[in-house]
Amino acid sequence: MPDLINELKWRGLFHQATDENALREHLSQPRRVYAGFDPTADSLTVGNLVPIMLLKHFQQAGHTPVVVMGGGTGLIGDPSGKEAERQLRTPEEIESNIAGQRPIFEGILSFEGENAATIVNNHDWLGKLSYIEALRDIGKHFSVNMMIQKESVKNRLEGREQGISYTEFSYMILQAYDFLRLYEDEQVTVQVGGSDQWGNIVAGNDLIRRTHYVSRVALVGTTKDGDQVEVGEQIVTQQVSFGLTAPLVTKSDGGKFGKTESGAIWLTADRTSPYAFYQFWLNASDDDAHRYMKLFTLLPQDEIASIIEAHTQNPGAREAQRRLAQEITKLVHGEDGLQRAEAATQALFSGDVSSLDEATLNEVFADVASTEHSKNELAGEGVALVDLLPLTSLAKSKREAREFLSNGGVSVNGEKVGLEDRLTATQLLHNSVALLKRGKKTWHVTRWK
RNA sequence: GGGCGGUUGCCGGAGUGGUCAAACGGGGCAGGCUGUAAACCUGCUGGCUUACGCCUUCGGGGGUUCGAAUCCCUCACCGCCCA
Repeated sequence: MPDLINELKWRGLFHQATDENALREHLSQPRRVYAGFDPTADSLTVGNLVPIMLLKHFQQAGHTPVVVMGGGTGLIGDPSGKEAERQLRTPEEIESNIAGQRPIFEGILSFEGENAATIVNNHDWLGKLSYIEALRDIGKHFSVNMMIQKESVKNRLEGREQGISYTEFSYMILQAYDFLRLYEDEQVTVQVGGSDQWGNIVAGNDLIRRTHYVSRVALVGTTKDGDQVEVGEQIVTQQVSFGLTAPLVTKSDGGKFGKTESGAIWLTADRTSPYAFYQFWLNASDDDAHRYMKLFTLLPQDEIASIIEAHTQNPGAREAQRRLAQEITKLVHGEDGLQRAEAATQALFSGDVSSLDEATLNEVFADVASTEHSKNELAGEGVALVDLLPLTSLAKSKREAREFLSNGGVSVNGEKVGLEDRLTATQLLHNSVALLKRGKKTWHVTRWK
């Protein structure tokens, strides 16, 4: 078995671990490892890809991933990394969010074979936990002194801008209990997550240590006569659970990873189309592309090295971005999704949209903003583009439309148009569609009936 | 409850009676260069208008004035200080 920890380090997926050497030893045999996911939305974003990749690498190394959906903890709300108290979500919301996230894991992890992944919901045990029981069995192992030292809690206590409710303050205890339950019931011994989860992970680790494997070892001394006598005792705890975190993913320009002007990049097609997803990675800067290949693809080290080498030789070819986009899109959206994304990219950037057949055209532009119009308007001279543009998503006003047109920033069906141009019936593709583009990348479909 | 200060365009922030659609910066958009990049350069960034120009905006409402983002009254909200 190759050394997983070294692999993770090389990839930039290793931030810190509890007792690294012991963990390395521990992982020489197949183990069960978990990561938790918050059902705050009905999908996950590229930021969540990090813990998923961790699970994926563990699985490839022969370990068994366990995905924990926070059906219970989601009802409470993790204060980590949050400046303000969270809005509580209803059980129904949580339930449907879990349903929305599930397919993401099913697509990326393997659910077959010896070390098939499993998905569990922590509501299964947290929901049954009684308050008295929780306070006696779990709470007793936590010191408030320690809890208020925790980063996420401390900020909220010291800031005074925003307090923290007892509910969120208790969150750590619930996640710690998760680890204990999984440890006892599912033989899970390792928890992984992003670096923001370190506090919660360590809390779980502590809880397991305090409730397990405490043994007494005699300290033996030798008298001057050479006799061995017991001189004292030591309580020895044998740590058998571990935590490992990945660093926060950053962008080389200092911006926030995974966010674009148009919002977050999601992992499901209903929120971010495979095309937009593919484009997100394709537009990575050179440095980022190199790092992302290590972080988010499963390509082996030597292959990544040679891609980086080729890309450095000839950065204009953007080999790294292309492979990056291909690999991740395939991982998240499957072979199908990748093909759709590449077909759309080809059509949209060659500019030659007029040659597309109707089915492909509909496919490619399925996710693009569109408006419907009456074909009557196109009769005779047709409609002036200055008047049409404000009706679409491309221009907010006629004045703006005029500006774009006179700048040469607008094209119809791939042809540049100017201020005086009009749209007539003869220009429609397949007798029903005109594709407008503003700038380099912004498209709008007008459908005429 | 009292005192003081504030609320301006997407954001920050000037502007204290006409010369204000409102400086400057950021962001955004378009064009150029390029690698669907970065950096850089140019233009635009309330609406209508080919244009002259017109209309609507400076927390809400009311007033003073020939004329108000600017003065007065009032309401709302925010900040700081005192109780």
